Amino acid sequence: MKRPTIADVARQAGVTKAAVSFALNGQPGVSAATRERILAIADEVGFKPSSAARALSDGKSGAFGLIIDKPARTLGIEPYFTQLISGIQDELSQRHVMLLFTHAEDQAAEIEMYRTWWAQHRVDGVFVVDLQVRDRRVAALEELGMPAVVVGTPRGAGSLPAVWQDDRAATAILVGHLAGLGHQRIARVGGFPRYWHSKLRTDALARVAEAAGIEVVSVTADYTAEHGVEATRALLDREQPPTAILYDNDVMAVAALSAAQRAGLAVPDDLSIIAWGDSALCELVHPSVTALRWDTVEAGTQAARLLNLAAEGAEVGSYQEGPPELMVRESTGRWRQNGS
Amino acid sequence: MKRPTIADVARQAGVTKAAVSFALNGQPGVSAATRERILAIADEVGFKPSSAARALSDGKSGAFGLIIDKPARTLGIEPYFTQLISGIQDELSQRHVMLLFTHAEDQAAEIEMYRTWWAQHRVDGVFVVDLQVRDRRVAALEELGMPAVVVGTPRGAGSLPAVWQDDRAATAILVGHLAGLGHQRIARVGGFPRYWHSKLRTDALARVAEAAGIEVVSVTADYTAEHGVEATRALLDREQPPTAILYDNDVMAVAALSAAQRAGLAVPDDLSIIAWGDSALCELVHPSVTALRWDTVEAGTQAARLLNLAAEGAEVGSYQEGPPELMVRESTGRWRQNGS
DNA sequence: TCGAAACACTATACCGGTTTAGTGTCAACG
DNA sequence: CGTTGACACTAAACCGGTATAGTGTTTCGA
Repeated sequence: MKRPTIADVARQAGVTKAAVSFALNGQPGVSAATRERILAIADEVGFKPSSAARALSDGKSGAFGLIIDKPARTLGIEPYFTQLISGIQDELSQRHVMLLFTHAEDQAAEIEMYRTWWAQHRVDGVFVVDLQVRDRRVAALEELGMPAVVVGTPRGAGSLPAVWQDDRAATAILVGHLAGLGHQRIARVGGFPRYWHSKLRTDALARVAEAAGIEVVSVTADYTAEHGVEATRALLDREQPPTAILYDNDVMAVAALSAAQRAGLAVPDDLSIIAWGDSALCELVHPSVTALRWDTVEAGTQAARLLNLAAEGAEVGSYQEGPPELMVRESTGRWRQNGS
Repeated sequence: MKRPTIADVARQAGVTKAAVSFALNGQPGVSAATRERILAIADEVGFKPSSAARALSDGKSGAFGLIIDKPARTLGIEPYFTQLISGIQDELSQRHVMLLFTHAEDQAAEIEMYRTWWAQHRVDGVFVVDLQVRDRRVAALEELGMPAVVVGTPRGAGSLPAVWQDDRAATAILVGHLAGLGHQRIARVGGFPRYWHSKLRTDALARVAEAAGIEVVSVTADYTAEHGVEATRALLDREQPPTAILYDNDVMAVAALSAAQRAGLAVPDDLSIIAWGDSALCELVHPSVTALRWDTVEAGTQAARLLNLAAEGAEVGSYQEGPPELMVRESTGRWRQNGS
């Protein structure tokens, strides 16, 4: 099946390509009657402008990119990215912009991909996730002059606009909940401190807990189930084990829950568990896991909105996400001082 | 930062655009010395051919598409698609082909997106998933003459090549496992029969169970946790409840496990649970869930390989996935006839 | 009634590649 | 010595849009 071009439409309408272009793009230069006739013909033959030709002509590709630098196979269970992508699509599909999605082995490969994309005019801009403390991507993007939006943290984004969360407020909600249940010694299993979001949350927890007079210890893990379990075991083996543990994602929280049960601990009677980031997973397990729910879909939508503006050359500021909601479930309970 | 074009390279090398094109694409027409000089200059200035110009010229976009017609926000926990995409990327990135990923509200919207993509030369082909018994996408794609590969079922794919599983063999593995544990009455919570993969699995189970002299009942659900729990309740309320239940995905299996525990049932002593499709989720919960593991990443890679061939105009056949592996865990056990 | 402006449209350059036809140089061969 | 052919390269057309300059007709005002 041959795909009709603008020349085909022009021939049928008895006008030139330019007239068709004017009619389709709402430009002045054609009469209302002619415009309607052209539109009808274009619709009838199913004409859609070639994205390649348009891109070549106006220099815009009509696509944005998103690269994740983890191997996607370990990423299956994390709902974060799927939700983020969903939100991005909600906004992009309205504007008929496409999303190029891929993953890279490491940051160097990711930057190389940015260079290629930009040189090839493949994308008009990119979403940057998982910003690290010593992140070379931001500088690379700034050097390229490539529109970009950072998702997840306000720090380290340089001149790039960001969509970010208020970790301090969120932490206050969590600590308030646990303090209200009588917990005095809590722990956190976070991501590696090389990630800005991990570092910021660690700092926030330290501050908030200190203000509340609560003892806190933070350890790090790599977001996988195995690491989560291992970190938990180490925490519980301490002389003064925590009575509640906060996990930086749902997978570690659920894995730790399972491990605690196997070890004969009752949740929440012996140990309270809480997850930063909600998902169906938290609801599914028994007992269900108390979690902080962020509107990740909305974050994606806002990121897409910002990137659209940035790609159009506008000066854009950052966007702060709305506060999270604490989904109180069965895994957090009152601390009863049976033991010590 | 200006992005160098082929004309810039040509000027620096003191040759024409054509010579540069020949040199870069390994075509004859330039001497070895000139070729080397051109390549060096191109490399030095960081020249990458504009994908738009190339697409316009040779009619190939250098991208494939994948549309999922479920809202992505309900899809976060399912590892299937992330793994599939991972496998696809493994193959595509080697060939410098991009993946356009999006979701559509329904099949009509999906078909409309295909039409648009094809008319716009956005993609050179698409991956089709979740084939339905009365699926209009296959006919639409055939009519468009758009290269496509169906993932998941050999039936209903029409003239399109497919990557598919041997449901019969897989079912035999499952039934063999359960029969070996003494189960005589098993149930299956499958997807809706309008999906080919659901229908085929239902048929396969009926046949295999009959041959093994085992009683079987299949009910349908929508793959969500809620439906899985509901279907389970209905099955257990029967006069002759099944002693083992097979779920069509991990989410339903895990949700049912949780629900059974809440209802005071012991797994696997009172009920065995098994999932079609493995994931970290199955390992994380307590007791861990026995599951059939498919190499979904490999399926994605093979699908990408087929689509590459199809897009180049080759006649391609289908590819049958390797057999699955049964991951025997804690949720299946010997049936003890305490009750009846 | 004439000139100017507004309008509707055409002709054409242009984006950055690929590809085909064409040109000039040189070596080989009868 | 003249023809042929291979070689290395140039010139230009082409892909399918958008944008700009230009042209012919109508309308309006003085």
